Amino acid sequence: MSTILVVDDEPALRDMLRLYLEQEGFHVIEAGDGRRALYVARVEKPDLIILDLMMPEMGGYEFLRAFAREARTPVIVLTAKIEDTDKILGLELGADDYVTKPFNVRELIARVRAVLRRSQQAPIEPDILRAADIVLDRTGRTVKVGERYVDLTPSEFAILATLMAAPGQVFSRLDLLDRVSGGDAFEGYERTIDVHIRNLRAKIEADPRHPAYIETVYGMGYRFALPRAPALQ
Amino acid sequence: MSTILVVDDEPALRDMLRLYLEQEGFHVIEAGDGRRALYVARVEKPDLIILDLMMPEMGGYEFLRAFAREARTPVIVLTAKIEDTDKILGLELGADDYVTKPFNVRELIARVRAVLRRSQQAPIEPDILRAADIVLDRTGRTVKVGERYVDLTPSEFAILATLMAAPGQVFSRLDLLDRVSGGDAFEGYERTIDVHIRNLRAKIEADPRHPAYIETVYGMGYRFALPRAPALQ
DNA sequence: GCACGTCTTCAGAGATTGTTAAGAAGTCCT
DNA sequence: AGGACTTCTTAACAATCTCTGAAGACGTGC
Repeated sequence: MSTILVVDDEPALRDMLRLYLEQEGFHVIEAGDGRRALYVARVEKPDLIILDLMMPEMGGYEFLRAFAREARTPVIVLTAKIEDTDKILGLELGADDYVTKPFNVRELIARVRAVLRRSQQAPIEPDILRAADIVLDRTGRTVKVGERYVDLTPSEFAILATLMAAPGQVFSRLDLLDRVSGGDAFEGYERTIDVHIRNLRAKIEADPRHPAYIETVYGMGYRFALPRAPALQ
Repeated sequence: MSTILVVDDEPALRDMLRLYLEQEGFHVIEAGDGRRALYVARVEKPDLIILDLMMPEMGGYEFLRAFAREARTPVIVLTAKIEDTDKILGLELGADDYVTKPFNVRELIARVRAVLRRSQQAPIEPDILRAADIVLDRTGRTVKVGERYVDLTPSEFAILATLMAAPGQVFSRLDLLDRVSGGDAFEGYERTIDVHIRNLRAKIEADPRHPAYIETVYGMGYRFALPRAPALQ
């Protein structure tokens, strides 16, 4: 169950929000000004903050400035007008969403859910292959070798992804050619694969002369090297 | 087909609304007071409620307070006075829209459609997207790059919002075309996206020749750049 | 050493993306 | 409705990137 901190100087509005939010299953805590909000937020660590920008005493701006930095708590800002300055400052100060008064409670609750959903879920579900110290992300189309990113051409990417999907398994040039040409049965020269492998090695191997990742299997094809026990020399 | 519950103590007005609404293809059910409305609404689960606030017996306010929270049914309020429209709309009640008596039936029906459309739409998403030093506000339809605001056309805005919603993920031209044309299956020319990307880069990139935000992924599409370790050339 | 497979190199061919411009389509205002 | 204005689309061309194929060098297994 999520805890929501409502910061507003009008008790009536806080009560109203508490009513609706608790009905929706949230745990609600309140604060009447920015100073108190700072204290409550630090102690109770809410999952989300609904903050009125227009408050006497320590206002919403000051609170945002003081608090937004120290925690990653998402903030939904309530703003009285569509005044640009409000919005701008809200944006600059790190609000995650905003609602203008008078607002529709239904909409506010929908936004609360949306912001919580977003802040609680992992960014994206990446499609990632790992082998040795190479990380290949099909979704983002990136390849990371150790700590550095390398740019691959579409063919190189397709070959590496194929090999990494089954480390240790040998793929013939024809297999790889299929993947590269997108399954078109159309046959090119198998030698073309050699060139791609070469270029690929040049990009990912520390010493292309003695490949650590992409091994040649004489007469068979290529395979991604399996991790193996250190050889005794 | 949507079911609409009309709550009013005047039978004549209910009949009139039924006539018009059924003409428009809606299924209409009625209730003469708040108590009966509660019962009918719980049993029949209408898609929308048209509620007169001025009723004897259990009035509109009580009904709203009792019901609005238990279901997510959108409510359009009929009110005689123009007075506290703010309260009706937002703060104290959870109404989604209101119409003042005497009202134009055509206008009421238009609002019914609008509210239904809104409530049946996809869930609300947070409106503020941040990535790198760009802040995009869907509601305000503003885009801020660093400290300066830039004006984007609708297509450019849609493309940037799509890319920023999932930084690092590659979107094909077809993906982007979908977003731009509002999901119309109509396929335009994919190269149109190229032109939009070009114009977008001209507006947001410091050096459009070497884009820092919108990267081209050869053979795949475009993506919003993820902050990443410096690549070795 | 021989035969065969693999690696390297490189220059077109081919494909993809960037740029530009002009007409079409849509908006807004009077 | 007409006109001014913005935005979108289309097309042609330019720029860039990638792939392919060939040929010789090199390495491997017998």
